Formats: sequence, structure tokens, C-alpha cells
Amino acid sequence: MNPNDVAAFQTTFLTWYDTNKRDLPWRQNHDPYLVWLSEVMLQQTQVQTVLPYFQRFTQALPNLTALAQVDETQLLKLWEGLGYYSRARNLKKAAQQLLADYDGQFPTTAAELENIIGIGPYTAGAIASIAFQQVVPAVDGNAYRVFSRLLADDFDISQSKARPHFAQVIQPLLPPQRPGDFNQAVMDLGASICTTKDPACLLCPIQAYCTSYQTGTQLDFPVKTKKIRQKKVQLIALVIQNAQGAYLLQQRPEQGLLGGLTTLPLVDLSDLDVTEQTLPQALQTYFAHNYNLALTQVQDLKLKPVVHVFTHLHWTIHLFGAKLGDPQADVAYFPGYFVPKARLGDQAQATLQKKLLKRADLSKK
DNA sequence: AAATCGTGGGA
DNA sequence: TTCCCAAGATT
Repeated sequence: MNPNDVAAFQTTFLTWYDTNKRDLPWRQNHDPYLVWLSEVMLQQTQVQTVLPYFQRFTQALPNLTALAQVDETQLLKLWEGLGYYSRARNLKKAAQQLLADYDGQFPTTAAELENIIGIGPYTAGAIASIAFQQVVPAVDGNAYRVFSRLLADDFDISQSKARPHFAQVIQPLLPPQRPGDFNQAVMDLGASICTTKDPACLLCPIQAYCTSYQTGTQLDFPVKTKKIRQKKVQLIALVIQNAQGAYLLQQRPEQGLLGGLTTLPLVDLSDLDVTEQTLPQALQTYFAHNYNLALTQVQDLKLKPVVHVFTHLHWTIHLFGAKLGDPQADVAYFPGYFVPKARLGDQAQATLQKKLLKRADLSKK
């Protein structure tokens, strides 16, 4: 684009934004704390999903100090169901980091912001431009879509160099006076008009500048080669009651899938020796060997399996029931604890866990 | 640098 | 069913 076109393009785009921008709670002001929270919640997550979480989270934890001091249970409870749970733990770490090393003030440049845990290139650009008027792009999926089409740029967005590539491409298009609004205009355009499938080019405010529209190649962009295959895994979820009728929950490690959350005890079917034994026997052996726990009455509950799909995993989970034979049984070797039915919801529950409890009819009345 | 990390929704 | 996508970061 030549310089004259760039100026007209910016004016056209920002004028469209001024009349069509979405009224979102994190757009009420430019408080960096709120901009930051919204951006982290919006990572790989749609606006509609984020809205109720943002309201509850900001009401419970309205500032850095409150966030830095929140206990883990409340933090995860505020995040439950939103996914990518390391985001929540990183928020708290970042709040502590900002209070300890930055006097509780957000740094104002993208480069400095990237030093905060949980803030990567995109989020740094978003905060710097929206909260601090820094002239930097915010290169997310919307930006890939909008600018690959606008410029008919066929750089493969599956490549890790895609982000720096598009940052370089977008930089000269940024309006120095309103970089934050420009970046948000890209997001709104990407969400409403320049969508992945069936983009509404006839309604697009920057149609006249769009190279791919002029050649009818909108759907050829962005170029993305990599596809993810979900690995299929069969699991057993155990409904184990003790003598008091409480249920055994398994505490998952802080790192990794559903980190820090609790679920019904899960066993990967491929870890069981079912060649020589029946499935109930194999589960009994597994718990005895791994956790020094003696299960009795292990049985298939014959319920419809719970299917749960993660980004890279496809789980099919069969529910089995069991009891703890010895009322004095020592659970010390098992990473978890017994919880009465009425208290199952005290800890944060991933959506997977809610599905399991519902299928086992253990949801709160 | 490729894999890992959730969930809900749409075609 | 199955696949893909939605305001990515971390290791």
C-alpha cells in the first residue's frame, strides 16, 4: 500500500470502528489491569464465553493486590470451566511479580510486558497499544485472517515465524494516534465480518483495499498447513465410596492437563493388564500395586461412556464403581482424598469432572 | 521447535 | 461423526 492509501485506509477503518465497535465491559476504560485480565481470558476463547467470567473475576478480585493474595481454591473456582488452567495460576504469579518487581505498575512497552509470566507477544502488543498507546500490533488469529486477506499474504500461519512476519507487515499500517483502537478494530472485523468461513466481504469497510477480495481468493487465506490429530484414549473413572459414603477424588499434579484440579480417579486402560485378568480384577490389582489400596466390589456401572475432547486428546471414559474394603484404609499413597457428596463442588471442577459426576448421578441435587 | 494445554460451537 | 475454529503461551 502506498502512503496515501495507508492514510485513507486508517481513516476508513477507524471510522467504521467508531460506529460499529462492540460494547464490551473491558472497553469501559483503559485500566491496564482490566485490559490484561480480558486479554488473558480471551486467549483461544470466544468473547461470549469470557463475559460472565470477566464479570465475576473482576468483582471478586478488582486489583493486583487482591489477585496476588487470592488462595488457590478461590482462584481456580473463579476459572472453572474456562479451560487452560495454567492461565489462572500464571495470573496470580504475574500479579505477585508486578507487585514485587514493578512497584505494582504495569510496564508500558510490549518488550517489557513480555517478561511477565503469561504475557506473550500478542498479549503484550494488546496491552501496550490499548492501555498505553504504544504503536505496536497485536498479532492474533484475527490479525492473521484480516491481513493475510487484505494483502493476499500467503505466509503459512502454522509456522512459528508467522507472528513476527505479520507484525512486520502490520507495523507500517498502524495509525500512530490510535494504535489501540486500530488493533481492536481488527479484532471486531475478524469476529463479525472477516470470519473464517463465509466472510461478509460485501459489508466490509475495507473491501476497497483488500487484494484477495479483488481476486476472489478470500477463502485461500490465511494459509495454514498443520492439522492436529486427536489421540484416542480409553479411560476408567472410578466411583469409590468409603465406609462413610464419601467419594474418592484424585488430585492432579500442578503441571499438565487439568493441573491442580480434582477428578474422579482416572486410569488409562492401556496401563491395565487385561490380558490375564478381567477388567475389575485388573483395576483391583492396579490400585493395590500403585496406591496400596484394597478395592472391593469393583464393577462396571454399565453407564453410557463419557466422551470428552481436548485439543489433542479424545477421551472415552467408562465408569466403574468400587468400595474401600477396610474402613481404616490408609489413603496416604493415593494423590487425593475422600469428599462427602455435598462437598464435591467446593473445589474447582473442570467440565470433564462435571460430566463424570452428572453421568454417575452425583451432581448436587 | 514441535507438543502441550480446555472448552463450546458451527458446519 | 468428524473436523475446525476462537483475542496464545509455555516448554
